[in-house]
Amino acid sequence: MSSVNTRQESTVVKYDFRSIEKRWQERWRADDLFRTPEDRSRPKFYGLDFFPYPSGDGLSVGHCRNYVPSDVFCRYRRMRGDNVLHPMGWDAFGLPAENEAIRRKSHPKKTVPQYVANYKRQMNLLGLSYDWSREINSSEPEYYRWTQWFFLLLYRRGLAYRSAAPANWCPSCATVLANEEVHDGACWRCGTDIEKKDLPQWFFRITEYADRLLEDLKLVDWPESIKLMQTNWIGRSVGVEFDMPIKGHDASMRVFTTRVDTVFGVSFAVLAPEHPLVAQITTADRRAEVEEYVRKSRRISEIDRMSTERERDGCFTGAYAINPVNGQEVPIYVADYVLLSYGTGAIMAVPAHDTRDFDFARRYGLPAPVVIAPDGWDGQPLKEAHTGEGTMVNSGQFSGMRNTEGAEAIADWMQEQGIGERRVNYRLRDWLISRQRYWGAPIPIVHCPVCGEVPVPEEQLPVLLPDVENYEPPGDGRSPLATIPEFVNTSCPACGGPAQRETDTMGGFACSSWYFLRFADPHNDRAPFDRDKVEYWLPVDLYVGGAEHAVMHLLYARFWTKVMYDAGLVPFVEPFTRLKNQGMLLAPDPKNPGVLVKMSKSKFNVVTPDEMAEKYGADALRVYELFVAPFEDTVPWSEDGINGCWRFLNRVYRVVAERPGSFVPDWRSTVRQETVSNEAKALARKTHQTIMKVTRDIEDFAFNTAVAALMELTNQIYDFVNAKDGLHYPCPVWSEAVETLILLLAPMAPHLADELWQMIGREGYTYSAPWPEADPEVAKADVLTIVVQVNGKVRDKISVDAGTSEAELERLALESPRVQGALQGRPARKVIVVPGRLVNVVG
RNA sequence: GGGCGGAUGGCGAAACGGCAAACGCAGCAGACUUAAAAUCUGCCGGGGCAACCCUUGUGGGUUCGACUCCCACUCCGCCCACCA
Repeated sequence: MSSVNTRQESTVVKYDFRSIEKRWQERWRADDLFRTPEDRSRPKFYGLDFFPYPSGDGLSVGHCRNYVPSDVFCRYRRMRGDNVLHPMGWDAFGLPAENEAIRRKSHPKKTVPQYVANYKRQMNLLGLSYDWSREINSSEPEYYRWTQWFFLLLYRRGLAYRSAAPANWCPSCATVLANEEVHDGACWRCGTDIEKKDLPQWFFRITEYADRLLEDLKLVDWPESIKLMQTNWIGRSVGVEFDMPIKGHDASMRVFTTRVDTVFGVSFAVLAPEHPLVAQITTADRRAEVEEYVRKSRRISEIDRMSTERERDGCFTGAYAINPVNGQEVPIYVADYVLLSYGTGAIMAVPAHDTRDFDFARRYGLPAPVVIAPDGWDGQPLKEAHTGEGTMVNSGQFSGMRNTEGAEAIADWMQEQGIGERRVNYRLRDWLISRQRYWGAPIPIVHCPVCGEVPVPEEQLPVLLPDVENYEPPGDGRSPLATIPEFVNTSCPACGGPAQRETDTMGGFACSSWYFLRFADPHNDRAPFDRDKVEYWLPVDLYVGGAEHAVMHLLYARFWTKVMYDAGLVPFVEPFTRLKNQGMLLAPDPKNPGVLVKMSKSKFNVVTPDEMAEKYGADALRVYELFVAPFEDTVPWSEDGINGCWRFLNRVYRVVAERPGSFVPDWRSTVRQETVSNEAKALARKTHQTIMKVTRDIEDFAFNTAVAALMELTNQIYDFVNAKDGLHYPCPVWSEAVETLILLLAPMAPHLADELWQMIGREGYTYSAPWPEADPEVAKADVLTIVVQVNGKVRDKISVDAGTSEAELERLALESPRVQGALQGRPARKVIVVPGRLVNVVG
């Protein structure tokens, strides 16, 4: 009977998410609900998303995979009583924004504000709880003034310098790039192959911090894979550096090796093609060939040069080097498998014990004397390089030692003899920061013919980016700013004479290396931030974004933070305490049917949050983003899935909305007395178990199982309602379950939660309501199902009261007819009892 | 070439070393509908009439007990890659 009524009501009670979501978003905004509290009596929580570069394509549902979970976490912490800082801003300076404006034949000054407005609209549509009063934009003078200020800080501390070196040049973007921005020999933005170009460039001396950047990874709670990528990128290696005198010259070539144990096996030496010694030592008869080789290796693209498929080639210089440990003369080659930028740009080559040297030696018929005998070596020449351990042979007084000890002994001996010294090398290079592009913060330096390089005084900041119509790069290695005389010509801050401004701008990664600090004090016009505010809010407690920034932004930001620490500006050495990387969202590739690729505008497979919010609602989209898979997992998008989440929210809505007047506001005072019925007891138990489960899961970023737990609770509320409807309303246990469900759901589906919150007669917003507390006693089951196994196979299940003794459990298990049957008359040799869980009879 | 992940129903997935497949999607059957949608109920890894047997990429090991731990292999994904 009552079910018929319910069904009729259900056609009337409609989950009208469109009006619900619109209404609550308006109220939140009118009440300025998400403004960060200034009260310092409560613990703070700083939850931050990687700030995005606003693209004209807008957000896709793929982008929501980090914004939604971090929003859930922040809302949850707010309900736990923390002061939450959850800001958003725009990484608006830099190549991506500029390239996009060029492509659309517009100007970044016009496009950026449009795109920002669209992103903001979409974020609000999703109900993200950002405090917009702290919004920042890295392309505005109020912001980049301080980026320039930090440049000067680095400059004053000797950490910013100008130097001419072969740099990574992207011919398409017409600018140089940092090493971190070159992926597989190509530009990370446009994919064009990188060329080497000699230009005077500005660098940040990040190498000076290599050891600390490596060491302090111990202090942060980050995914191991990201820490490892940074470790590899920094690439610390310990070895020995020594000079090899060059026969017939006053000069010597300095080499670095991590395998000093093989030093007696050197049969040739190699210089990088760009090495300055090449021109000096090449003999007359070899000159033409060597010059041709050097030219050729300079022409070859980075991508080809790095390929390991390519056969290693080189060219003999005609000169010989002397191995200082045994006086042996070895030929010196030029080869592009040796890089000028690493170590000393020159190596000793030991073909028997290095695969690259082995290949090279074979090609040019060079000897490969064995000095580390593999275990069980037959004395014959090796068929491939032996790079593992072994016993040292043909190594003077070190012969007979294990190579691992020999390495130490030789290093000691070389130091004593003054031949060489221990040395640590890093693969990390200094960070190339200048860009020959318009859309960035101008580097605040003036070049004066009298005083030289002069920093712009702080009080003259910002050095404003000139407002011009044509900003496209000239492509000749100069910045577009160099073509604007009004910008270039200035007076020297030191002597007042005529001088010229630096015309390069800073790469976008300078802006993003400190923005997280600015959110603590976003409108300060006297300093980048107030130290007191930064001390309260920082470091960032939770940082959420993609793994693609592992060795770019995340490394640079750590470096700047350490510089600030050294300068006494901040009291911490690591900016981001806990880091989480979301998984990608895949979608079908329209060009390859059946193939899934990353969802992106360039693949023409984007689904927007706008269309999903229109069709299913922002709450359903939020819940689906959480439910679809574990947070870190890459997963395909499916519209069927979001429909399921919509149905779930619909059920939540109806179970409350269809029972007006059933809610007992004061359920707390009576709820524990009603637990006489088994259904009521079961529902109360489930309610408290769900509080525990959802709380733990959110803390662990296991949002998918948190949603599943809420679905289970909802299902059980329906079971309860179906068993009891028409009997006992108003009902305290139902009220407890419903209020708890609303609150646990609030961080995930905040609009619906607030609607239901109001419907049950509660005041205010779920955002500021306290998080439910679990009563472990209520959550505890009083009857347990114990699994009974025989030899590890499930044979029976028995129901017992919680607290049944182990002896009793053993007795009950042995009594079971099915256990007896499985034993087939054999005696139980051993019985394992896991209290509250299982009994395993071994027989 | 090196490193790091991963592999469980038709699909996304769940499972402190202790009932494999929770939760959801898709599917099937039914109820309500003139009908459809929505909603509700039931079924939903494989085999077998059944009791029962089999099933977490492959092969081994540890354990009373292994999706889980260890070793080897296969496949997939991501990252790095001539770094001396």
